[in-house]
Amino acid sequence: MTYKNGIEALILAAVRDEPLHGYAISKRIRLDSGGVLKFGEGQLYPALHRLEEGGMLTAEWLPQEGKPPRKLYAITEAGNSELERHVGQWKQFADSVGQALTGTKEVAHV
Amino acid sequence: MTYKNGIEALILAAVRDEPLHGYAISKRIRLDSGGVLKFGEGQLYPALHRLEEGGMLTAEWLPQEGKPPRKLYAITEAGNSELERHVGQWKQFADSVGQALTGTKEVAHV
DNA sequence: CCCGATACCTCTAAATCCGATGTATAACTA
DNA sequence: TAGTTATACATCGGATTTAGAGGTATCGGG
Repeated sequence: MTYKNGIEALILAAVRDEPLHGYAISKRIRLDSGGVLKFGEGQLYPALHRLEEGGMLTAEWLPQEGKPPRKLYAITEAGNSELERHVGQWKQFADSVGQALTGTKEVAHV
Repeated sequence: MTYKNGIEALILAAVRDEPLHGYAISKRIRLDSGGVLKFGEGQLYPALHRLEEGGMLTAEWLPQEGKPPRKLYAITEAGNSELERHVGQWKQFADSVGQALTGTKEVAHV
């Protein structure tokens, strides 16, 4: 009953407005959620590669003088649709859990 | 980043108002969530045993003529506290995910 | 007479998670 | 100056979780 593909959805949401590199994505998610949501690099990078392979993200290397190069990820058309789909699924899931936990019917309001 | 112990929380919520047996609990959750939330017996029964062992539930066998006996589970004081704790954690988690996914600040309203 | 529902339970292959490890540079600190 | 933290990429593997299959038993409907 766990919500699947949560990482993918969160990554897509993180790069929705602007391209980011992996390290920045993880920080963004951690900060945006007030520290509640966080996952290690062992989950982040494989997920990033899956999304790139699946055509949801495009990647571009940005070399930097002296510093390690960055891999900038940008969302694609397909990625945007996928994100929308994920958001819809999440809403349904969250409503169902909330309802089952509280017994109250929640109003969708996003 | 997945929400842990979701099964435990849902089970406790299912028996909050009245004692139920395992099979009824799984049906209750499935129905209450409109079919969104469901988990197999391979998850249900071990979870039930963990909750009983942990003192969150008490179990009582109800023999039935001809039919297989039922094991009625009732929530304990500790189970009620645990459920409240789970609900609080869930709210925080759901808010964080919703926020990260939509970029919008959600209002807690349960 | 077999299948689906009721009702309990265990087992295990597959998937997932998450911390550890590895490489490299810069900056701050003790 | 040696150690730690932050940046930045990535893989590996032990531990945990999941989800389906299997096992036992009764009853009712097609």
